[in-house]
Amino acid sequence: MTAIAPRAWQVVLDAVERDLLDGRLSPGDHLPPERTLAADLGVGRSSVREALRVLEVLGLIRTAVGSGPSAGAIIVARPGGGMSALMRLQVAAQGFAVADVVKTRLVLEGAIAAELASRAGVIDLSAAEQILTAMERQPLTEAEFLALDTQFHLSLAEASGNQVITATMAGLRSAIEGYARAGAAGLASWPATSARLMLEHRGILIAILCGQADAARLAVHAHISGYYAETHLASVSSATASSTTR
Amino acid sequence: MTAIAPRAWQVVLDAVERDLLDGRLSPGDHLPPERTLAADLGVGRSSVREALRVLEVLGLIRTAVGSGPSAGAIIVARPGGGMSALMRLQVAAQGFAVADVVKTRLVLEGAIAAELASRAGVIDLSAAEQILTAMERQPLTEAEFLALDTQFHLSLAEASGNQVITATMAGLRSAIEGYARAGAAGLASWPATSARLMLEHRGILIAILCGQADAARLAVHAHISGYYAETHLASVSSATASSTTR
DNA sequence: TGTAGCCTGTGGTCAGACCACAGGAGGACC
DNA sequence: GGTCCTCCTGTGGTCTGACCACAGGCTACA
Repeated sequence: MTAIAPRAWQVVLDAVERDLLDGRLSPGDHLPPERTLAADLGVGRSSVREALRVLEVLGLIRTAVGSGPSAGAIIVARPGGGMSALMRLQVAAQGFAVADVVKTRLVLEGAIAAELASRAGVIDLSAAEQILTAMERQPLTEAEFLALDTQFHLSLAEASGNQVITATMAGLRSAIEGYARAGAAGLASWPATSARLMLEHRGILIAILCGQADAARLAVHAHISGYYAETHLASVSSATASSTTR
Repeated sequence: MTAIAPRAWQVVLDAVERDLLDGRLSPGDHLPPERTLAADLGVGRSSVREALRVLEVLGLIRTAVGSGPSAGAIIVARPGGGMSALMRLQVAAQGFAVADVVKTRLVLEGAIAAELASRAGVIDLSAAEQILTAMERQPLTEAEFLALDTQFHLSLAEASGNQVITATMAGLRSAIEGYARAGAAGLASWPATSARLMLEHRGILIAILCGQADAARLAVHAHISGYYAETHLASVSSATASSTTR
């Protein structure tokens, strides 16, 4: 059935995927040179390059020119970039609604906070702690604050050790980064809002450290939905991930 | 900073993204022909094709040869395919652990079930209902069952109306589809397991229809983690999304 | 023995060519 | 005058060949 019209670049993609699944390729390995790959698979070099471009954007490989061990296409399996590109473009193309992106953030980040709280004591949260301290050290511009804010949220996901959620969160975040930035510019008082956000960050961290899973989830929920409500980007009235509140 | 080495295909990708954000391109619109795009942006046609390939895999466009209104590259914004490819390849390249994929399914599907329950009565669940009926009509092979099982879970996500979660779920699902299939083959008694799974499906649907958010979440949690535990694919002991059970 | 230059292999890019395909326009036939 | 057929055009799909920039290793020279 797939033999009717196997697109040439698909052949390459499938071959790489099969090599990965069969263990012939692992993270850190080099892919064969483009010209070799083309000859081996019986396709043109252009088609190989199209497939490699996809793999690169998806975060599976990184390419480098020159010679030596660091040159060529190398398997890296770094999902963050691909997830970000995918989500960003889907939001741009209206395949994803901003409100849905925010809702999904609520679900994922709420779950992360709850899980971290339930494992309080055995999780290292010093990275998140340091980011908060850095945020509170001096007044920050909107851009600087949002950058550190992103780092804080991501550090929580990373602490959980769940690569899938971490990458997905990073993608969601970057997809609506432009909207968050635009929203910050229209706030009545940025110093007031940023001060509140920092307090909420502390509250989230404390709830996690004290093992209060539900409190942590609610704090994250309020933190995220509050910001988007204040900036009029999305009114997230959904009961998603907060059905346990009553 | 980006002026140091703007990769030619990146130029194309950025141009398309900007056109989307600025409203010059919308779903249903045609992209300019490859040759025109290449001339306009001052890059070679190969580079344009690399960018278009990325957009195609990411689910943003679909391409068709020939002439007429249906030919050419058209904005479609269908995130499912891109999410599936990304997750599948990341799992293959060991960027995503299977256990993390399953955990993320628990979080997302649990949240979906809870939300649907909290909106019971105003949500149309006839699609899910019909799928369950179809599953119960006659004995099914593993492959047939798993296909309908996928449809059931997806129909719940679609009922929620959240495109982001729906696409993410679809991607997660397809990423571990191979493992689920392999697991089914190793079960002691497939008829017994499938019967149990169908009962659990009914339980989930009933909990949702009755507006029992927590019960629905727990039922989904047990349903998914139970299957993967039984097939020894992943022991999901995480408290994620179930911290409210105490 | 050390160093400077070349050499080779790699990805990055472009230009051109050809093909398959689908739709439309025009003419030929009834 | 209407209908059918054929050719023409524009599109993506693919391949080939060429050239460039780059980085590392190798060799020849001092």
